[in-house]
Amino acid sequence: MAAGGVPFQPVRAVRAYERVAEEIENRIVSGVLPPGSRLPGERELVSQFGVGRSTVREALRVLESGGLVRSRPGDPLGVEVLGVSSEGLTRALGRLTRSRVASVGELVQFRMVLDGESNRLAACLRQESDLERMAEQIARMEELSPVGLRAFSEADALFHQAVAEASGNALLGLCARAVHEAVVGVIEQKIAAVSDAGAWMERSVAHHRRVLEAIRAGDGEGAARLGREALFDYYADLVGEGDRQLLKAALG
Amino acid sequence: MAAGGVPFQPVRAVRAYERVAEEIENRIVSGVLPPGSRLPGERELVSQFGVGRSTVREALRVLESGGLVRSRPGDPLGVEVLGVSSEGLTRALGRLTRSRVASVGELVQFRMVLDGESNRLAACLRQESDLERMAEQIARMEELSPVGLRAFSEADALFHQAVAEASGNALLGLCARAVHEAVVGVIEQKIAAVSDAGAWMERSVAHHRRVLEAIRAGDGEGAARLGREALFDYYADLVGEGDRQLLKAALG
DNA sequence: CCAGGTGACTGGTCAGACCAGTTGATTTCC
DNA sequence: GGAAATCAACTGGTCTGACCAGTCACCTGG
Repeated sequence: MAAGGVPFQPVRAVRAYERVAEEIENRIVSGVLPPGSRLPGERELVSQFGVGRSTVREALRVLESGGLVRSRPGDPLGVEVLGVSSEGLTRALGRLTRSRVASVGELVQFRMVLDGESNRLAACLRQESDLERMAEQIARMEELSPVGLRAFSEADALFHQAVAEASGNALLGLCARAVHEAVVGVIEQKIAAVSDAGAWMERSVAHHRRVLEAIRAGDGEGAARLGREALFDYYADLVGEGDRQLLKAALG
Repeated sequence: MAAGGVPFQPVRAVRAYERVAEEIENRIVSGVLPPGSRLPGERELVSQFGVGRSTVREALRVLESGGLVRSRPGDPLGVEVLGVSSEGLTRALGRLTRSRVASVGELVQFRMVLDGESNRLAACLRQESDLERMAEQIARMEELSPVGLRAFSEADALFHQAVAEASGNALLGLCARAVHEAVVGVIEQKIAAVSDAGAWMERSVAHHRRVLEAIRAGDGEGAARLGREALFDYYADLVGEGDRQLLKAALG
């Protein structure tokens, strides 16, 4: 050990735009700048931070790519704060998949794990209000069932969000959503080939009802299994043979 | 439905720097630009893409913030390609936690799920070579045990990587690593307070040995439980009371 | 009272300049 | 001849100032 105690850590050169981005990011994640609020205009930021406009712009690009802000040309109110979302996760997961570091099968398997455990935890920790929200979304799905796929998917997502909230772990839901979006981004074209949307929606409603019952009954293992099975049924035909084996292993 | 079939989707304005970033990102994730290779200098990119230098720089900032490239001033070889890594995931998870969208407890619970399922899958799909690599890392950990915390942690990480590879799902391991790094980033100061590093390392070695045995025996449930328990034991004292309840629920 | 024009903003882009750091070849000194 | 100092040609990082195309508030003429 060097004299004087712990050795010095290497210092990283910090560039001006990083400081600016960090400063703004801190205010966003700490809630000082809530979603919906506006940043000062670029030229105003320039004078506040005492840097050049390109520096400010590079910082804003970084924040924008992380999904924290959105800028629209001509908006006199300035850059809009979006707050923290699953956007960054989605982007990162999508990259991982597109680069074949992770296959579509792994993505789906990952979501099987996520949804399964989410259901399991929800079955342990559910509150009456959670169950109500889930039932509500199932009712909406049934209403929309024969047609209206887009609204149906939305209700589906809200159901899963309710489960995630009941589980007490927002991360599980957020991640599952990000994975879902990444999967959609990768096999978009194949999804369009789903033959009978009406029949699928009907089965989906039945499945969600079973999940709700398991959660209501406090049957964690059953709810987890149902969640995994539903994903397996849906995706088994959309992935390759090798990936299908992965999915089978994840069924448990 | 509008005449002519499906209705038009809203178009999103695509900015020049986005096109540039996308173009480069595609070459990286598709492997045309492998990790370690170099991008042309900024001024060269300017002439190749036919845009201004600030546009190129904004694109590079986006890629850099995603962990795909790294630039060093004065490097005559140009911007270095890093390839796809868990870096982006780490950053996104860290943001989620710092913004209190997700608590530290959720993060740890999330990792309990991840590690547990990773172990379970590894127990199902393990190969002899995987087991060897795991044993190797345990031996290294034992060697380093009383002192050398840094190298110990590295061997630890390599063990988990071996498990992740055995599980057949790189995403689980990548995500667990990202969560781990995010946790470290959030409760760094508390970790330094761990009283007796030597004793901890000893217990850690014993734990890893048990996990390896469970995986070798094909005992998925046991391996999953061990993984979750180890994290619980380590973090239970480092999180608040509310979070501790979460972690208990995740023990299963 | 309302339609349409207009001007003062916004962010997006570009060109050009300078600085500081890195590197490798060149020169200088022993 | 070989090692050390020097220098020139890069690199990326930053700043300035300019222009464009949107957007919106306001004002004016019907």
